Amino acid sequence: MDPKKHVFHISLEGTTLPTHEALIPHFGYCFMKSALKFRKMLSEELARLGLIPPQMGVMVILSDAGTMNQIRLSEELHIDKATMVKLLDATEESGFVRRKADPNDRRVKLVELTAKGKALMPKLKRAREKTESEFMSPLTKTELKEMRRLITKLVRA
Amino acid sequence: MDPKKHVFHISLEGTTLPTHEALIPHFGYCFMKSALKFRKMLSEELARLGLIPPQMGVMVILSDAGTMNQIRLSEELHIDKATMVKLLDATEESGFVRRKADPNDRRVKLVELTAKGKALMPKLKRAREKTESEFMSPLTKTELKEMRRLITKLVRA
DNA sequence: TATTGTTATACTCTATAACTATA
DNA sequence: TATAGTTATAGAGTATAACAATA
Repeated sequence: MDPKKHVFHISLEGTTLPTHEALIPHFGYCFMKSALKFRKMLSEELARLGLIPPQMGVMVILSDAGTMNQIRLSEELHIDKATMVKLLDATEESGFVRRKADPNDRRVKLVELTAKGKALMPKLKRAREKTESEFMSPLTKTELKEMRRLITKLVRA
Repeated sequence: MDPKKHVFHISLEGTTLPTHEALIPHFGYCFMKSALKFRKMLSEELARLGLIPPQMGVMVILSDAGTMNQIRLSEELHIDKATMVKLLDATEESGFVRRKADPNDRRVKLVELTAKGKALMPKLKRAREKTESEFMSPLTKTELKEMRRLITKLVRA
């Protein structure tokens, strides 16, 4: 029996709600619930700047790399290439990035930040930092540092 | 302009993949990526027992509460009542829970674990603990305890 | 033949609203 | 009128495959 026949991803979106006591020891549930809460908070911040979280991901990578083709961009962010096309369409339409031809390979389009995109980067950083510190506000400064360290360790592993 | 016109939730599912260096300082990205990795690992464990994560949530709460109506169950898990219907249909079909009439209010259906459902609980617990320890394996014992404590603190806030 | 970027499509999942039967 | 549970449906998002252009 496929357990997914009737049922599906449960969103937990909108999640500032209390957690049932019996689920508090469930690390994964609490972890996911917290992560979704963070994403919701960040989405709300970014919406004011006219974009959604994965668009920020693209821009951060371009800001680091300068220029990148769509396939590599998809790989870096683990987004499939068809979704990346739509993501870039939207981001280009907003004027934050542009596609240009690769002189060495006419199949390839190189993506880069526009001046408007570059100008947005500091605002993106502030939006993210604001969200992070709001989200982490129940923790002490030491705990916050420790949390960052542990997450980094997990994600690097 | 609605930034969601073209683009959508990006899944990051399947995420044992490396993280771009520029995104490592992005706490939320790493947090979400880790959480999705955990969910994927748990889903794979639970699939062998014939269920998906939110079904485990229902069963854990019923195991704690004994009996609960569908509306309260939806509230506890922050799943809307229509989705809960389908979730319970699947879980009942698998024989882990049953619905019975509430003698005091003929609109209400009380949900409870069956004997088969009760018998599954220890296996669910083992599946979860196995996933947790695998997921946390890059951390030391002390770090693991600290991680649990910090997540609990965040989710309780 | 293989790859880049694009489009089309089918499928999964969610959210809303409407419905029924009770209260 | 309001609530519990159900059903129907439209919309949001994802994954696949097929396609044109180029290598």
